[in-house]
Amino acid sequence: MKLDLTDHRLDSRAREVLREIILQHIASGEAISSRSLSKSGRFQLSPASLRNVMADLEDLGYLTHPHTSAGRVPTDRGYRFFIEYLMQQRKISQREREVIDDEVGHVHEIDEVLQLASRLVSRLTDQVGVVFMPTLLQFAVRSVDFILVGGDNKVMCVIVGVNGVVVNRIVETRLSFTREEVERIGKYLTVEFSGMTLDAIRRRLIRMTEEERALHDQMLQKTITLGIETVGDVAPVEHELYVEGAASILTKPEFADAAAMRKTFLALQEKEKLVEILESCLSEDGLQILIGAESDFTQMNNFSIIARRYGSQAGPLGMVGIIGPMRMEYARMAPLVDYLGRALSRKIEEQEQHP
Amino acid sequence: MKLDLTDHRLDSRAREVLREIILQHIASGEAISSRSLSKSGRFQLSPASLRNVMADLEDLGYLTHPHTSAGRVPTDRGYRFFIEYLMQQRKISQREREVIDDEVGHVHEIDEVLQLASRLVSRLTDQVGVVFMPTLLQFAVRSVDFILVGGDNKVMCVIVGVNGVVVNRIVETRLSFTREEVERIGKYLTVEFSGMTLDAIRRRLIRMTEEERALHDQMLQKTITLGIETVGDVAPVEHELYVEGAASILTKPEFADAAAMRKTFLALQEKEKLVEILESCLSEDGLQILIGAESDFTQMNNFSIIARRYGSQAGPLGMVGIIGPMRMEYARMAPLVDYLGRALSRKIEEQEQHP
DNA sequence: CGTTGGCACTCCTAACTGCTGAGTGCTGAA
DNA sequence: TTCAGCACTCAGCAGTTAGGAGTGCCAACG
Repeated sequence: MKLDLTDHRLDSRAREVLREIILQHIASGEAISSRSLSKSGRFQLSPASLRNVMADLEDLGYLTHPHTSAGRVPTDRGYRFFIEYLMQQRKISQREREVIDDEVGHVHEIDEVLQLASRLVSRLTDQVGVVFMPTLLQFAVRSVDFILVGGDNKVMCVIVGVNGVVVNRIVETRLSFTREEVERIGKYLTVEFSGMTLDAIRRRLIRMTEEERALHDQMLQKTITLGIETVGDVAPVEHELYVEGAASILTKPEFADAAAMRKTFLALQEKEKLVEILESCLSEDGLQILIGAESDFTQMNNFSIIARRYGSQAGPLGMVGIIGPMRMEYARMAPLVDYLGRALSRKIEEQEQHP
Repeated sequence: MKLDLTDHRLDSRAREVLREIILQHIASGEAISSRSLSKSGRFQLSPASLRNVMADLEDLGYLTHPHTSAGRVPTDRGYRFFIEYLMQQRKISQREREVIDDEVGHVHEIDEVLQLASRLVSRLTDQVGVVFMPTLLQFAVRSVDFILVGGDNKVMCVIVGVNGVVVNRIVETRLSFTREEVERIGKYLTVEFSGMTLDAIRRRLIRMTEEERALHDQMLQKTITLGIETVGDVAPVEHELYVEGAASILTKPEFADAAAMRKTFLALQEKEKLVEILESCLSEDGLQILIGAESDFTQMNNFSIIARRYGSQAGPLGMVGIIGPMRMEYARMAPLVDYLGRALSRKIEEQEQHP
């Protein structure tokens, strides 16, 4: 699947032409004609000569024709080559950096990461923002605290991970507790389970219920019950996905007609598929760009995804990124997403180091 | 603005015709012709006679014509009359009741109310769900707790209202605290400020900073600082609005063309305007139905809003409801929203009584 | 041999046409 | 009061045409 790095069949002029076509297409959304290319002034060539070059690029699979009398449009492969070898990443601007730092700075709880996309998308791009957080099964715990928040059985559980990430849940337990009890249980669990993953804690708690000792020690029983109902229940949370800003793509010319619009929205609603795509990217570090059909999701034919993993050395926490039409401004979006992923990771790592 | 209750100009036959037209239109989305009305069998009249009745209804402003050779379509006024006098509310079904009770039961924290709409909308209707929560300025506090969640200055603040509603925020404070300190401060604030509103607490804290005593008592100073940074900061939170399920309206025939679709999405994005509309409903109890232009929001011309206040005797907390095309199934949606609002309020009142 | 102007060809698009069917309004008779 | 009949209106569709944008290819030119 990997493209020949150099593709010796393309001389430097052909590359320049491909690059110019893609840039123009990204800017306008239209198919690019030999004449408009010639007029752009980038080449001292007549339309006829450019037609020859374009025909070659088409033969090699970098361009297509919507129909005979239309200009050329880049293919997936064309975009891929562009991104890999022709694109000059624009530096992220001061303002963009500030906006990202600002928003990332406001994220305190893990659930809040999910809303990050929405705000950033509206402040920086007009694409669709996506944040994905896999299950917390591998989430290593630093501390557990409980607070009674109503009655004697409504308990808020606040779990802080070794990476400084905070999760909280409120549950109504079967048993009754006093303020002092839940406090004590929190301290006990923190000491006992510090460093373990939620998954391990869960299994350990369940094993403890089977031990004889638990049957007799009432306090221990209460501890285990509360632990299972709260800490043990956080882990099996679904993969969480947040998609935001979908309305923005309405303004793009490629979604001018109702059918395309509808198709797009339905595709974005299929969160399972998106989760699958993002999950498959989770194993690799660095910025990931998926173009059109590369993502293997037929309904996303005309879309590209730019995403990046975030997390710490302790392990990845999820993916952030954007989805947009294939002809998006990669040169601007790629550094943005890259910086966002790094900023999030940096923040998490800082928290890890200064507990 | 209020309609003549009886409108003596409408005899019982005209009413029946209006009712049938609206029901048919709601079901099909099409303009209703005299012939199809006659064929429906509800009336023993020829199309020609029905045309006379329909012409009368049009003169009185209950129906219109998209164009000469089209059938009749209800006007805002027609819908209003229908809802007020002609509609037979369908009883809410067992299943619907269960779904609502189930979802409401899962709401523990106030921020979670906002997501309620999204889940209910997808489980019960294909409309757009809306939840609105005004500022918490009038939120009366029962207890305040703090937990250190990283470093010595990252504090989670958990506030429980007298209505049992839970709010939590994480902030990084300027000062450093120990576990014991934040615990003590929580207990102190709970005792000191119990029953007061966030707004009052905030003002009181600020006043305290000006008192001489605070300058000398270091612990008091820490308490005030933490209080202002957390409790005092929750109140001025923006009005929060949650709109969900927008994609569902794509399937409705009235949004078949791209222009209508785009217009709709843009309207739904204008949250300030929606907030304004919902806020104006907040003063009245009971189910509220706004039809088309009644909401005074030109871009919502073709939409209706069904919403209801939720809260307790202590005061309203916000609005829940749905937005849909004018021709939505009022008979089914109205009781749904009504029950949802009541269920939410009931839950809040229960919590109020059993602290 | 690469470059270029010219020309035929393709195919999209928009505008115009006429036709059809749905639906109304009106009138006059039962 | 009801209703059949008829003239009229109008949206929507199909078919036609003209225009324009682009390409592909060829032959000539430097």
